[in-house]
Amino acid sequence: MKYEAITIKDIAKALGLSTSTVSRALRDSYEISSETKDRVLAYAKEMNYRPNPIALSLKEKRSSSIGVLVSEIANSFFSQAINGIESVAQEKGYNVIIAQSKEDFEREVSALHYLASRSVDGILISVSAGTSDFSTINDLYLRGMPLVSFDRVVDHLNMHKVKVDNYKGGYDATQHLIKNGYKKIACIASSAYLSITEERVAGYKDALIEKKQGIDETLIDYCLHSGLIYEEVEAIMDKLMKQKNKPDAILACSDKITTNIMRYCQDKKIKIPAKIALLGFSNLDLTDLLTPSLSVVKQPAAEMGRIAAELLIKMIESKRPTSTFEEVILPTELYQRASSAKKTKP
Amino acid sequence: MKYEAITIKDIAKALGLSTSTVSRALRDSYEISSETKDRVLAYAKEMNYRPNPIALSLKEKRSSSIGVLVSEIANSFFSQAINGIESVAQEKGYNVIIAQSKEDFEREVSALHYLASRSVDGILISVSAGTSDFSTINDLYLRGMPLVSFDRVVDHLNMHKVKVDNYKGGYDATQHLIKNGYKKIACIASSAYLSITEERVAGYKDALIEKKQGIDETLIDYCLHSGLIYEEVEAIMDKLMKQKNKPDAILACSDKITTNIMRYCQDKKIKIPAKIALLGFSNLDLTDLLTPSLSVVKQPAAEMGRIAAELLIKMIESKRPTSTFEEVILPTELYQRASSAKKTKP
DNA sequence: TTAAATCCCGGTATCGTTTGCGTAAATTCA
DNA sequence: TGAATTTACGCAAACGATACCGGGATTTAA
Repeated sequence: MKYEAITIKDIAKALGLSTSTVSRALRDSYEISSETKDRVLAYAKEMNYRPNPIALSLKEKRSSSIGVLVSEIANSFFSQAINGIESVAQEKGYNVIIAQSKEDFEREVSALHYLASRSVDGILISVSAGTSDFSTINDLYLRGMPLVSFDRVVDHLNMHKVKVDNYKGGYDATQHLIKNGYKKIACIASSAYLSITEERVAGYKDALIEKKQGIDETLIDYCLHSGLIYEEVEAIMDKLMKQKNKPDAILACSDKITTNIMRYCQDKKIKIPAKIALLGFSNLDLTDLLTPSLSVVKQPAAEMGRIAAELLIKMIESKRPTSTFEEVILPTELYQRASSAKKTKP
Repeated sequence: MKYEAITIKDIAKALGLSTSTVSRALRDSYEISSETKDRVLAYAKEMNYRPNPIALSLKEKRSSSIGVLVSEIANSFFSQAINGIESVAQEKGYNVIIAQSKEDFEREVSALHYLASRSVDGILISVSAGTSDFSTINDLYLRGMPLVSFDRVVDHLNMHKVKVDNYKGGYDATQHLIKNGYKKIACIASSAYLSITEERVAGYKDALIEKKQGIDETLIDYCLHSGLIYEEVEAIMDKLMKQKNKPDAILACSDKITTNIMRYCQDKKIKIPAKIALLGFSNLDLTDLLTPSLSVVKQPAAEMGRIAAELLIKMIESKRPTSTFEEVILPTELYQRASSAKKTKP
């Protein structure tokens, strides 16, 4: 069964006019008499006429839709970001087409090809944790596809970037842990390929150096799947808790890593923060209800989505190729809660 | 700047052929010599030719995209459902276009018009909590738009429906609370307009009746916005905690209601389950990490999304109008945790 | 040798819309 | 009154791809 809409041709036939006249009447052209306009408009309204967007797309060579590539929709950060993207897109008359990479490089490449072949007018990208080769993205860029990367941006490519101040996020979080008396702070970050990882870890290191605490590389670890898989977090935690220089606090650099560490500690009956403190990047909105209430670095996800979508649409609608690229950096918010409370004397 | 793809015309010109020949060669028609086919295929591959989906859509009168209308993307249940929908759609070559109603009737109507005007081939609907008038949906149905409703289904309209056994979910949850010694079980449900509300409340009532516990209507309340707004939950809780027949347990019938009750109890320092037990419908995946760990009724969200998408695509691709409509009912899962632990003697 | 069959390919209409161009009819100006 | 202008509309091409129809060239059968 098919949903058949009324066309300009139907209106023309019904009113004994040509399609061009109807088209111009609908667009309120000066070439059409007001009498004819009224007839056309009235009939169009009665029949609930809507221009066929596909025919328009073919003619105008634009689809009025934007693609969004994220690693996982069912992730609080990304669903909040998509929320922001969708609101801007709707407002400006664009569709939002979603694709997920599941933190996998091959899926990311095929998703990008998919989006490009579906002729979206532009793409919002947050690269997967498994991506170290950016040639597909670069190809799209070279062929003129408007691109904006957000959150997990692509550092060495020319494009608009929307992200948070990851360095400061990592720095502030670490400083907070130091201030609360923790001496051996571990850092479990996402894939080392990601820009956010590098920046967050740099902030962590600088905070330690500034407070004259040495950096112990055995306290730093990376998750190739950004914590999406429990086992990778488990393995790292096992290693950390067994090693000589056992940490008394952990900075977790992604949503999934944070919650998987909590799950690990619950399983192993490791008390937070008595045995080990925890502070993580997370956008879940009930971290305050966890046991213990979780200290987090939160990102303005919806805001990032909105800004990224606005930049992309501006780029799409610009007459000339974009030459200067913006890098929007939003602040993170640090929520100090029980999981990183002042260290009690052992 | 625009992304310009190669067309069949470009290939024809480059190879000195007509567009029809190229088209047929690409589709491996028997009418084309294998020599010509090879030339065309080789050149197409070299130039990375992809058929323009918009031109195809115009010709075939189908867009290969499906619309999804949910109340809120940034909600664990819906993001999980979209996850399932997206995986099926991708596999079958369809786009997923997302729209949100934010539990608002007017936004739902405009989102439906939006999706229809963007010429999607079909729509997956989970109606908003504010919807009591289904005429827009019915209009779409009458005009032949393939529709499938999921989770919050539209009971009296003819369409495929995918949902969980809400009655049993409510019944089992209530029975569990009774078994654990609770005598005055309140029920805070979503908007009374929703099918899920009616069914869950019916299960709740029947469990009470079966155990010879009377039904006190002052213990049953509804949230017009499905708990999306904290204040509506707060008002109901204030009322419940002050009234004569004060509940010793609560059955919360939506994700947001559940977490907002937890937040309320934390704010007011009401101990769960000592002062009041809590059991809620929720799809968050860290309810086990909350304090206390939260007893929940969980829905197979991704599975529902997958099944709904499959039904919709089957409907779209069917030659003749669908006459018999399926109602798929999936089981809920009850997780018994600390928030509904056995009642301690007061 | 001629008619029929087969093989390959091109021309053209079509989907729905916009737009440049052409042109009758109506109007204005000299 | 005749010419110039304006008004108001239709024709046809274009966007990219497909498919029906038709036809020239070669091969096969009679």
